[in-house]
Amino acid sequence: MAATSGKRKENRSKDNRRALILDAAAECFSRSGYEGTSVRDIATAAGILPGSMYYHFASKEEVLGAVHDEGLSKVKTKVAEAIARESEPWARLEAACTAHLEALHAAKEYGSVVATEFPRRHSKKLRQRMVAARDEYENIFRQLIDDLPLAPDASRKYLRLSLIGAMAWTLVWYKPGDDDVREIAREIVKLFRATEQD
Amino acid sequence: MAATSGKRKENRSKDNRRALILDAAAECFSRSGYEGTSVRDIATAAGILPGSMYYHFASKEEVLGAVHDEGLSKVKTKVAEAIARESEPWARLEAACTAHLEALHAAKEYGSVVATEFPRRHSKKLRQRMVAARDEYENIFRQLIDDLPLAPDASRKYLRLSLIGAMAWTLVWYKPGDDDVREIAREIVKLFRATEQD
DNA sequence: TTTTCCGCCAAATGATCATTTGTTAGGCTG
DNA sequence: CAGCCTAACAAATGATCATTTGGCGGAAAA
Repeated sequence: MAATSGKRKENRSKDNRRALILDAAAECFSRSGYEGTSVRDIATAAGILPGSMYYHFASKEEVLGAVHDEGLSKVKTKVAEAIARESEPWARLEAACTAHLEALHAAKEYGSVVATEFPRRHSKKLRQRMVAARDEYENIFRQLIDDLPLAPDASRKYLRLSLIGAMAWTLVWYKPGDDDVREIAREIVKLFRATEQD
Repeated sequence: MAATSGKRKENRSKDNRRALILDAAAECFSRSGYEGTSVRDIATAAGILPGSMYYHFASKEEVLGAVHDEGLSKVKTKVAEAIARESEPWARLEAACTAHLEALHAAKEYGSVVATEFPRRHSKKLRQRMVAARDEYENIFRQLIDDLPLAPDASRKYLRLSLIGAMAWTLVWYKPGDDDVREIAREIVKLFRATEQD
């Protein structure tokens, strides 16, 4: 209690403000996309005025970059925690998929922004930033898939890309209450698991 | 030459104009998304003035609806032709995937618009139209997958959704010249083929 | 030739956009 | 208490947006 130093208080306030705006932006981008979201929308959702946003971020594009980075960072943490609880390769992959899907569909998370904003459609600068962040995240799956005992002619590259694509596509068809996210992960992994070594 | 009747000329002119605008819109939507595309962009690409578009379409939203319908119709034709040339179930599925991917990546086609415009983000009216058209298209894959000899516990529903998702996701990572579209189709189908009945 | 109508253009409308600027209230530091 | 800096406000700027309106040329129809 007495340990509430000025510095900590200051940091907390600063981070809170930034995180608040980021949360609001993630929700807007997730619902309407980047181009379909106005700075006004974000500001309103964050409870501030449009102009105030430019104190915290240099531009609208910078906000998306921050949401994208933060989103991947959060999912990465969740996935890392999930796979740490498992040891068998296929169980680890399934745990990763469950965490990945949960992050993708949680309203307050940023996962859907990452999955629905196509790097192609943004400026070169932002595009490079997005691709680099995604690449780093996908390394988790690269590693998980490398550890799988697969048939010799199975393509690990296409397995990874197909798996991630199949999960991203759940954003198109999944309706909450329809199926459980965990079951979807289980079923999808089961499909690919068939490529297991005999 | 003498057979150029007035009626044919008229029809051709009308269809040409409409198709011209639709082609231009598809290219714009594909590159920048619906919200990222202005009516000016479409008009410029079509070689007309913005206002002139409203003679052919009631609104920008109507243009997207038309591109979406036309796109699915074109892909449907291509896929139907492709599977007609094969008889073995897995070969038919692979042929369908190849045609689907070719349409998705051909610059002049509308496939990528269908794959990147999320129904969630559009008005209820347009959303219903999009979902209905997609559902009808996916029936092709529903049928193809029903015909596969799969292990008893394999989920045909998730197989279809994962397959379509994996293909849609190629838009994110595929670079022309990198891999051949036919090889991608072959590899993806091979992954799922492992679920074949023993 | 005269009339009709189709396809398009030119111009403008009002709304909304991202961003900039100048200012002010309030807490922290010295 | 004096000065400063943070974080927000209010307002305006110029660009761009989707859409509307009114008219015009030229081909087809009468």
